Amino acid sequence: MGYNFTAIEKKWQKHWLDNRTFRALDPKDASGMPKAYVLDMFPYPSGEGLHVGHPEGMTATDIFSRYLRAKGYNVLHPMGWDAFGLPAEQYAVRTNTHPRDTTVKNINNFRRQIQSLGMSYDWEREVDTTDPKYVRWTQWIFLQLFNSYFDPIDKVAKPIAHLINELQNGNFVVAPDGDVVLNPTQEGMEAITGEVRVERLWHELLPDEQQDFIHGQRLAYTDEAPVNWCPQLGTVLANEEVIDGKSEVGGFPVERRPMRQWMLRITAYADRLIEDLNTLAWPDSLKEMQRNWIGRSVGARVEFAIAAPDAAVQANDRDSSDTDFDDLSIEVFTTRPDTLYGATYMVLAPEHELVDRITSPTRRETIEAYRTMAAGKSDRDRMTDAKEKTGVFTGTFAINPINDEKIPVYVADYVLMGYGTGAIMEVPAHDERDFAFAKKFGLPIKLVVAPTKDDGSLSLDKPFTNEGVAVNSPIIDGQPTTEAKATIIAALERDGVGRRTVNYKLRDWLFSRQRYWGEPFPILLDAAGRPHALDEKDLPITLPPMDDFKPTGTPEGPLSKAKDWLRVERDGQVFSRETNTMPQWAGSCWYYLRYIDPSNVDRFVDADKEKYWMPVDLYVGGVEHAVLHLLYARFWHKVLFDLGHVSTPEPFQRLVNQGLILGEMEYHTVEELPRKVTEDDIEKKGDAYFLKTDPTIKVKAESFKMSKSRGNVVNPDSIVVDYGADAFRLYEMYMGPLEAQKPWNTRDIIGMTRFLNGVYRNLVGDEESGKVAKIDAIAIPETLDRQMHRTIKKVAEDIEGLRFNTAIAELIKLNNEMNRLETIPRELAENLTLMLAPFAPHLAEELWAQLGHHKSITHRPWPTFDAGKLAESTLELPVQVNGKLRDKITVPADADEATILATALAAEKVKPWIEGKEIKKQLYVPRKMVNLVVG
RNA sequence: GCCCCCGUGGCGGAACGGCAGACGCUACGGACUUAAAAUCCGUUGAGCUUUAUCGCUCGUGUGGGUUCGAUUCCCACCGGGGGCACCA
Repeated sequence: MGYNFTAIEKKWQKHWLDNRTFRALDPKDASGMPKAYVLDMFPYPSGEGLHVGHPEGMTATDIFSRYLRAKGYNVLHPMGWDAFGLPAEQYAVRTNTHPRDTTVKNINNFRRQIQSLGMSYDWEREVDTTDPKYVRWTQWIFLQLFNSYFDPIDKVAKPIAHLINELQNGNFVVAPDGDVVLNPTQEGMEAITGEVRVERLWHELLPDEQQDFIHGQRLAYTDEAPVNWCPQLGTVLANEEVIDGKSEVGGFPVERRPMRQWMLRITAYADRLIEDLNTLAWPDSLKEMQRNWIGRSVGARVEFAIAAPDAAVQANDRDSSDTDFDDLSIEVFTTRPDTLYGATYMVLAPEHELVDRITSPTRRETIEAYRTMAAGKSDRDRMTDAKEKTGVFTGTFAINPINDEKIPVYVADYVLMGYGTGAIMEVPAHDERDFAFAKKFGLPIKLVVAPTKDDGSLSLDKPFTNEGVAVNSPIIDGQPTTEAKATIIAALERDGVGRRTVNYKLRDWLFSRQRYWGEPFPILLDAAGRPHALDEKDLPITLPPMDDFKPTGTPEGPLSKAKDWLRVERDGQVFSRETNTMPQWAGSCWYYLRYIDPSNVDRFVDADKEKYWMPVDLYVGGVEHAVLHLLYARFWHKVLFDLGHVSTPEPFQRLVNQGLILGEMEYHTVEELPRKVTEDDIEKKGDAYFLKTDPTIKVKAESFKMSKSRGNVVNPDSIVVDYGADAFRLYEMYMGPLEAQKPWNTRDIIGMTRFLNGVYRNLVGDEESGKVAKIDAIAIPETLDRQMHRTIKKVAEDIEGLRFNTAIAELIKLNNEMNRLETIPRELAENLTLMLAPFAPHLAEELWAQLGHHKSITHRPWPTFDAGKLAESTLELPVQVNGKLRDKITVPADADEATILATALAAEKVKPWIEGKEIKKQLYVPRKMVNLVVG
């Protein structure tokens, strides 16, 4: 057996806590030390406890933090709990315990587990999102959002008081998208493009209208809109939380339902959220996911007038007097205005407000039936039915503004109300969906774009969707797509029937939930249901104690049952509290700021401390938060930045996604009744596995995501007991690149145990045999000295690049060489210990003490390498003939090219390959290799 | 369907224009042991040749290309993973 890791690990974990070893220093105490903020995505403390996936990211940041401490940095490395959320509440409902109790219990278990792994967190900064002292500031930030609006010219959030003041001065216009523009200037007007209309003057509005208008400008506002309602969870969900029409949590069906809900105006930040990605050291794939989610597309809005109904139709239409078609038009969004001449019909979403008004009486029944059918379909069904296009004719025609052609208007459910204008022009010749629809309903197909290269051909058999050259389009004929777009938009703008627009897939963030276990809104509703912000000094608004916090299944949520809590009197007026709560994401949107100053009672974070620590230098977490937490947090941060509460435009400078750790590899036969087999039963032939006993039976190897139902979950506690925290940490880092998905294999841990035991044996001795290691202040043998300096260089580089697997390999190699020594040079022993410390901190502390030091290894400086000692005095160079390795030559490191080539030509094993042949070329790549080209 | 990433020994992986397979696991051999486990030392891509050494051939999913030289760069295909998905 090796050293007693259990005793050693316990001892040092206690030492670190007792001595506050990993305390991050406040800026005033840091005396000019460079800072580093190294952050993990804080976990949701579930009842299941830690999973082997958690320690992966945590070990990575821990190694990085410990390395930086050794490099003299003041390191902030905190941990906390994202403890609001559905699972705690569901568990509470099931077991009839209060979520507070289970949360406390789970947090304690998580903390114990994390501490047993020797993570160097500053536990004095622990943060819990459900703590009223924390909730207070989450609510405070919400008030910042509520009390702000977005200025479309400066593209920043500003206090709503400023807006109200300017509105009263009457100095504003309203842009087409509903944005309010204050003090409009020529420049400002151009920036928002298009026509600008002046609303009624402020003083002409009724007080209620004024209030509603201001409310509609806030960054946090309520809106009655179709939302994602999940009956099983009893709450609404954000778009980001709905996957394939099912809830991300639990996988329950989600339906669309109109409800009054709190929204956050994240769409105002769409452009900045895209642009600032360029300043971040994040994985490209993740940036791409955010860009796709925001879904910016540039195009045009075009207005199609409704054609007056034929006189004959009108005569039969008793209701036609209700409809004044002169004023009606359908506005569409298109990314291909250059295809306008090819628009042969239009389609409205079933929910489009114009459908009722323009449907001709003879078509009314059919349209109503279709709308009812579409409304009854869940999003899920609508997507499943995506392949088969359905739709109905409204009986009405519109006028194509570019050529005055009369084109029919349809209603179809594949047009989404939530994107663009909820109406589209259809160009079947140049769009897949339009083409499918036109084919089905026998609508005309008109070619207006011709291919320029060999990337397609003009035909009526399939749509040509690439860019090309405009044809059959009088004012743009012959123009390439890009130019044609510009020309058309200019023409539309001139005629006042269209304009250039940017459209986004991103929707405003639905921010309220009908649940108990979340932050209450700091909002009172008056008798008319209008929201009023509570004062900062009233915070926090805590959850009322309740025995029955089951979801009500209504938009009011469980808090509506707390009658006493609900009713508030202010200045003689009776208000009702907002009964919705905030989603789980609220707490995680700013926790990284609270770590900086966790016990501040005057501010959410002290300004000087914030300035010192931000931004986060390294953030490690799973990719599952790509369009959730990471987008939401960036948005909140930008609002706080605009309002002057934080100093950086982005929160997380460098971000790394650790790869998923899968369950152990499983093998099963490929036959009618597949059965599980073990690794020993199989052999590989070619590139497939077969059964040893029956080589005709194929075997498939797979590793799956760890799950309780599969029974392949690995519990970190048992690994720590069996192998120790150091071996566990080392194994997780050694499995492969941090970002890669990789299968767990308990069998492999033994390699790390052997390594650690070997180091202990070399530096301390073998406790079993009683053999004591000999450490002496002797010179390091030359080759080993060179290897040591190289290791110092390589390990540092690898840690900085988060390549922990190769760093560990170097340490193993160095130790393997030391196995051969009778006496270990002290310098070598100490350097190995220092380099091992970030990876296996418990053992390193123990070795450091055994080497005679009395202080923790934590802040001992990282060893330095001597560049002069890296290079060998002689070089071993491979010699290739025609690119094939034939021999190796040894030359002095400073030999010149001529000498080297001569040596290469004379090399014993090279001779037969060049004999009697003409040497056409001699290549020498300095310090790398020689290649001789013969004919 | 579109976008992104990845295919290297029995396994995890390394190298990412210049000696393919570092390092670890497994397996095999040896030492220790009465024995086994543990531990330590050695061998371990496939094949040919050889008593052995030496030596040679093949080899990074498949097929092409660029290059003196390709696992690495380019093109096409096959396979795996992830994201988006009626987004106009």
